[in-house]
Amino acid sequence: MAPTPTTSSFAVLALLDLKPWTGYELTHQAQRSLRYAWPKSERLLYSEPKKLVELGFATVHQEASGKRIRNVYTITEEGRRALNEWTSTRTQPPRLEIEAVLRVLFADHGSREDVLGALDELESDIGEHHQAIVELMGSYLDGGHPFPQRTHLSVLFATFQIEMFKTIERWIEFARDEIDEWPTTQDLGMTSRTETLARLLAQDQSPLNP
Amino acid sequence: MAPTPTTSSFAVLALLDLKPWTGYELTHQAQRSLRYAWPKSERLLYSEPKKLVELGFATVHQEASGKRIRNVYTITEEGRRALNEWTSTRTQPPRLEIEAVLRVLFADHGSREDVLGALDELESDIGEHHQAIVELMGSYLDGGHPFPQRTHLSVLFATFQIEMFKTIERWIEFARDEIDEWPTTQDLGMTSRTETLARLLAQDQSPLNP
DNA sequence: ACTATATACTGAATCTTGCAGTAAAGTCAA
DNA sequence: TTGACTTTACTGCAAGATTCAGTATATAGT
Repeated sequence: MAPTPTTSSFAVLALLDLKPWTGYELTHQAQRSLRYAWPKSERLLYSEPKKLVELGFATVHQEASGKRIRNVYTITEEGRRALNEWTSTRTQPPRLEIEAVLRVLFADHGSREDVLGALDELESDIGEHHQAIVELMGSYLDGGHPFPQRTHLSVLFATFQIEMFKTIERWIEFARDEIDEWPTTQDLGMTSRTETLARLLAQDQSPLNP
Repeated sequence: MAPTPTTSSFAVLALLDLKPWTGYELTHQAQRSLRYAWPKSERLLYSEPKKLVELGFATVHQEASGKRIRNVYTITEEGRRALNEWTSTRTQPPRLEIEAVLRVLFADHGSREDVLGALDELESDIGEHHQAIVELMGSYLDGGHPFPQRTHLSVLFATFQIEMFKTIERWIEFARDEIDEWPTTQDLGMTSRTETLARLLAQDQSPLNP
């Protein structure tokens, strides 16, 4: 029987609607462009177009490039209809998985250097992606967008990513400053700085943007 | 043979270090307190303490409450050592999964109402958690923290969450204002507003905090 | 000619989630 | 005090997703 399409299926289907792609291109394009809103493994992304074919949302045909075979996927009319219907379904709740932040919550099991190290790792991961998206925006201005009619969407999407990256980077700085004041990671409890902080947060005020 | 501990194992182990818990308490406590840095399913969280026992990081004993049996887990010395070692290992890269933001990127497959609906759903999900954490900070000030010596960690952790929530909420507002200017979701391309936005982003400036 | 990197995938084991199911304990109201 | 509803306290199983290893061709640079 036919499998059920997941959010990942529709994400891949939406890319397929732009043009026909090979499995390889689709997989890598999905990783590049969806990484920060819908991160999925290479393996899964290779399986999705197959599922789309089973569902009747796409067709495959094989192209030879030398001795190699490449699977080229094309969206069907039924696929376009399904995509359109998807837009009015409910979304899944957001999910933020950030181990470095977890390490802060449990920082008392290790040294100050340990937590600071975790923050450094987070900073470098975020920094890479931050830089990449800033450069992408430059390329839209210079060379244009690969699908020009979609520029308004890509740029609004990028705005989200940049705001998130900036916020995470600002918090990392703030956390470092805070940790630098700690003599140790353990048993500090409600310090005066912590109390000030808690008071701000309880009034829903941002301690990072004074 | 012994299973390998995952990040989730250590997250549960860190909770176990605070006091002995039953499987039920542990599961629900983990969902409440780790939701926004390490969201895991109830099912997985029930399995983790069993794995900890297999690893020698915890012990179980059964307590009767009437006709019921509850599994009570306690951390071992070896578990404490393992926790301590964990703090100096590398963290996994961050992962942000937000379907509503994906819907913005592919908004051209549906109506303006569809995207705006997705944004409403995101706003209400975030709003709930935002409110909960603000109230939690109030409770730390009034009634204190359940593990008072850890207040400095919880509050720094909460700062992260509040900053993220505020950023997402500000972006939702911004996105709504932007979408309200669109006559349709499709084929707008590089509008003058989009160009202004792209120019700001390419210079790594925030369009939300003018 | 050789090496490294990119292309182009697949199978299998393991990890994780979602869902259904079971059943006792507690709570409140008629 | 009986009945209805919620909370406590889990487990089994199917399906979804990730990780890892493996296979093999194409291409670019030295």
